[in-house]
Amino acid sequence: MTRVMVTDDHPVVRAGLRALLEASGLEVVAEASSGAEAVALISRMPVDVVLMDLQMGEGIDGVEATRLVLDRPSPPAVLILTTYDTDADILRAVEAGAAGYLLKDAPPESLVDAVHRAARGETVLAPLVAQRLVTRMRSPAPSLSGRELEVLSQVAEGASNRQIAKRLVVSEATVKSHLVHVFTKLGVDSRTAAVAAARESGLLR
Amino acid sequence: MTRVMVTDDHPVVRAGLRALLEASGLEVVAEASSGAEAVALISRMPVDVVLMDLQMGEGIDGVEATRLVLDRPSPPAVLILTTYDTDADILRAVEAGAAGYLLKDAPPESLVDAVHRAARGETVLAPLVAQRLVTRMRSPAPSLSGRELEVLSQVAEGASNRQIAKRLVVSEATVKSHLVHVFTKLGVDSRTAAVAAARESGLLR
DNA sequence: GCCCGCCTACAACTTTTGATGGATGCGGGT
DNA sequence: ACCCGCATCCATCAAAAGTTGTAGGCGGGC
Repeated sequence: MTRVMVTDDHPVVRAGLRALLEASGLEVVAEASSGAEAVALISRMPVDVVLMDLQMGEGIDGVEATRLVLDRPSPPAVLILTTYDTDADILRAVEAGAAGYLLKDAPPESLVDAVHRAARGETVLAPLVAQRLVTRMRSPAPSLSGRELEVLSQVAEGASNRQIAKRLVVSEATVKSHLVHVFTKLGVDSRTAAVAAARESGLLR
Repeated sequence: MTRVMVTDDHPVVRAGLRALLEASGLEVVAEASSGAEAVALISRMPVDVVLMDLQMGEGIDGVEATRLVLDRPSPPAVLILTTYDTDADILRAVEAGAAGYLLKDAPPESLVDAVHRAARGETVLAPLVAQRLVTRMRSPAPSLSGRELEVLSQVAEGASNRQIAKRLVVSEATVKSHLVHVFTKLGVDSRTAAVAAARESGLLR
């Protein structure tokens, strides 16, 4: 019997997953409402497959939780189950070792099927997700440095260079430098175009 | 007995709602996976409360479906159940006559409670939502003219004033004029801040 | 008819942003 | 130890963007 744990901060989703999975003969042995709770539970009870939501409010995010779960001895398979296919975290999740990536609008059968496959050690990706993965491999998402991303997100919130400089405690010239690098990496030549491009490629939400 | 219909394009969510509601003695007599389906079903079966998701992929959106459902003779109460409290559609939904607005991360009890209240004809808003409603009433969403919005959305896509002027076949000076008006209405003083503010208040997708 | 909001347009001026080129320091690899 | 790449930082100058004020034509509402 495959033992499943569901991790999601929405009670409704947890109940839905439990209902769908148990209707197909799978055994939901635990529910966690946060990444932290998932990690804590996993060390105290044997589980074969973990269904993990990516966007969870407080604390550890889904990717980090995935990493922690897979860090223990004889880890379960972790299936990411999320709402968005545009998410930039797809890559991070797969890199973290997730056994699969499903969308919440998936039909119940494919959900159940995915759990079974994961339990057998297979990798399972939603078609849409797989597609995005390969397109992103072809035109790799330019990786911004920590500082660059920090600056860019402030820009996205409408801050001026002067404001950003003040907040980050650097000179305005420095902020401009970071921006120039961002522009080059994204292939644009203005701050507004930069946030548009970053949004497009999921670097910015 | 209160008869409930759940409308959501995610099977998982539908199953979750059904499970939670039925565990509390409510009767889920129908499920719809789209706004159109909800409208079609409602005319053929008596229902007391409709739980309606706002963001549904194809076709009619939640607000429109709400309007249509409430248009029939002796309509059910419509409870909006959605993921985001930032949603600009909150206002539209309430205007459309929704009996309440809940967030998907609500605890099961408050969900069940809300359905009962709605069935009794009461209005029920999640605290967070109520808060946003009043703040938005206090500072009403500034309405942009057609041209202003047109310019602003090009800005949001990263276009320069020159490019916008070319595309809209007007002079650059005109574009600047429109932008000045947008800035005043939104209470900001830069294009990036304008798109941030417009996003915040839902003027821009 | 008259007022008002919208779209259009221009000029002149200030501020912000972007371009260019160069400097420092840290960490990885050989 | 040395070099290289990269993130970080800075200054100067040119180019957009934003400010202010003004104005004609056009449509709808009173």
